[in-house]
Formats: sequence, structure tokens, C-alpha cells
Amino acid sequence: MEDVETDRRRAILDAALAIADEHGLAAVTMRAVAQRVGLTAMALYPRIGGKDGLLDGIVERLLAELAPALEDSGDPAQRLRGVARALRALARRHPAAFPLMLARPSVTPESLRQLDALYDTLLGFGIPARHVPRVERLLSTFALGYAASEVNGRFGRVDPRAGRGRLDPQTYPAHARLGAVLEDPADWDAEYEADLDDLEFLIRSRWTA
Amino acid sequence: MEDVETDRRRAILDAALAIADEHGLAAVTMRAVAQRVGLTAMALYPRIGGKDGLLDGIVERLLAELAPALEDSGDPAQRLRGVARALRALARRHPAAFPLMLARPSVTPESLRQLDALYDTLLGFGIPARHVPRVERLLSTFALGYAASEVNGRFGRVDPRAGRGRLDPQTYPAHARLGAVLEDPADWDAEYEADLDDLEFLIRSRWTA
DNA sequence: ACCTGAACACCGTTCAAGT
DNA sequence: ACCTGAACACCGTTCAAGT
Repeated sequence: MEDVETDRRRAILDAALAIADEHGLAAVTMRAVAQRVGLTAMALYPRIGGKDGLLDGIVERLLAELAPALEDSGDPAQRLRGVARALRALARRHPAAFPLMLARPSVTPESLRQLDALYDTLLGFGIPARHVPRVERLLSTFALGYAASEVNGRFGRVDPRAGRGRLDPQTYPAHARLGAVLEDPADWDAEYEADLDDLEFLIRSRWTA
Repeated sequence: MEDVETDRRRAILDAALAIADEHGLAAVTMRAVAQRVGLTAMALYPRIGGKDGLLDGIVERLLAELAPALEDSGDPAQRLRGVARALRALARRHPAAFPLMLARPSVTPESLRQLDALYDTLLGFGIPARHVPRVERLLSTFALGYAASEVNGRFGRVDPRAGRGRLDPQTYPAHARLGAVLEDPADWDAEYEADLDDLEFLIRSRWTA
């Protein structure tokens, strides 16, 4: 049961997120967001408190989309994997806005609730309490970093990574040694799953009986 | 042996980085950078190609500071650890500019050379060639993400994390179960080293004989 | 070749004024 | 209580002009 104040605020933030999705983060101006909800820029201030509040609010909306993945769902390992996949899917739905999750960390009751759900999952996995906060940061750092790297093009912009296996062997000897490996088209879906396998292996072998 | 063109460009980029260090990324305007090097904003365009080129150039300067850590230095494990520590130290020296490394990936000859050095280290570690690119992305994603999270305050802004062990047990049950663990002051230096230990364990047990 | 000054089309934000 | 319109101090960038 949300009051009308919250509904109006949410409509503004969703408009901002939609503009980011359609035209990029630079297009998210106070004026553009206001126009999309039928107001002037100045009318936004009492509700979202300026540009900084607007960007923090976008992060809130992204977290809200992540919430279903953090519901109870039996096996802790499957739950962890579900959250990791949901985070990457979120980044692909909102590539322009997603990096805000790393840049503007949220400390709302909702974000704390999500952190609580993650702690619960890690405890359910059998990780000793004293290691849980660190393991949570290790995993969330990797998952956030991977999704952000992907949408920011850090892993290479297109599939044929422009003959990285055929660079000058004098200046790039290790690339030359890798050769054909670098010519394979990258499959980020498969790579992410392999990384999750590795991290699950790490957790099981280090922190559970 | 660098020509004068490159020197001038470097002076501009170093001025931009200095402004970011002193007054934050928002203070890095074309006009402010120009003033610091004794020019008008328009004089920067032929050398750095607009605001986007300026930000990419800042990333170049950050990478240049990282270069010494990628020199040969015997044991591959120690070299990897050295690079990981140098990356985090870089983030602490340039907290405002560092997140650009994740947001604006660089694809210069220098960045390729650094990637090559990393590939070489992983091959020297005994990792099979077909796994090297993925392992490099796994490690660099974690290291970049950790350093960025730290400077962006994602791990909590100050040391006493405001009684996170004493939240309402009804809404945050896992926090309540962790209790005293969350009251410990966080030591990010020690945590980072522990994470590196874990990742080294992962590499050794999965990909080397 | 290199730089400047004026100008343009924006920005976030303040504030007095309207209803 | 909620919103507007005008204004302010910026921004990145273009372009004709100077030397």
C-alpha cells in the first residue's frame, strides 16, 4: 500500500529510466524527465531533490526490478545463481543506467533487505557467519563488475575481436602465443556461467564442510 | 623519445587528472583544464578532441601509472599480486577519476601491451592457453570492481558501519543472525588480501597441475 | 600552425510569483 | 500545497577572425 506521493515519485523515476534506455544517460536531464511526465523541471525538485536524487532514484528502480530474484526458492546454490543471472539480465535491459549501481551505491531499507536476503542465502549455503560479509562482497563485486564491464564494452565491443590473435608478435608476444584462442568468437553467456561454476567451486571447497 | 605534440597533450591530461583529484570529476571542465595549462578551452580541441577525448585521456594517464607493476618480476604469483595491489593503490590515489577505468575502457597500444603482460603472467602460472582470456577477465573484473566499489563507497562509507548488527530482527533476520560479525570494524586491506588468497587458490586448484 | 573571442544551444538550480 | 516562468551562472562546442 503506497501513498500517492510515492506513486508520483516512481512515475518520475521510471520516466528517467526510460529516457536512459532510449537515449542514453546524457539525455536524462531534469527538463527532459519533467517533460515526459508533463511537468516543468522545477516541479521535480520537491519530489526527487535535484539531479543527484534523480540518479539515486534510478538505482532504486533498478534494485526494485531485481527484487523477485531474491525471493526464497529452495536450494541456496540455485538461489545465488538466480540472483547472479538476474543482475546480468538487468544490465542488458538497462545498459545505460546499470553502471549507476556501482557508481552510486544505495542504502535504502529495500537495498538492506536485499543484502539481508543474500546473507541468508550464504548462511544457508553453510558458510560460517564470520566469512559471510566478505564472501558477499566478493561475489557481488564480481557480478556487478562483470555486468558493468559487458555493457560498457570493456570485454571488446563486437564479436570478432578484430584479429587479436594476429597482432605483431614482437610487441605482443603473449597474444601471439595464444593465437587461435583469441580468434574464437566470445560467448559471454557461456563465460559467465563458467565463472559462476568456478566461484561456486571456490565457496564449496573453502567455506563449507 | 616523445615528440612535443605528445608532451603538450600529456600536460593537458595531467592537469585534468589533478583537477579530478583536487575537486572531483564534475570540476573537470574544458574551461578549467584549459585555464590550468594557460590556454582557452577551444585550444584544447585539436589536441584532445573534446570532452570525451579528455576523459579517455585521463584513463590513459591512469594506465600509465600502472605500467611499472606489469614489468617482469620473477614469480608469476607475486607479479599477479603486485598488479592487483597496484590497481587498488591507483584507485586510492585517484578516487574520483578511477571509476573511469570501468566506464571508459581503453584500447590503445599501451593498454594492449598491459593485457599482453597479464596474459604472459597467466601462461607463466601454468594456466592452459584456452582458459587464459577468461581467467584474465575474471581477475581484472574482480580487481577493478573491488577498487571501484571502495572509492565509490559501496562497501559502506565509514568504519563503524552504523550498528548494522543491531537492526530490527524482524525485517533483517540475517543481519540479526550475523550480529557481532557486522559490528567488527572493516579492514579493507586485510579483506583484499584474503580475496587474493582465495582467487589464487581457485587458480591453482582448477587450472594448474 | 596555433590560438582567441564571441556566440549558440544547452545545463542544474534559485526564487518570486501565481493558483 | 503545488506548480510556473524568468533568470543566473554555468556547460560543451562551432566558427570566423587574428597572428
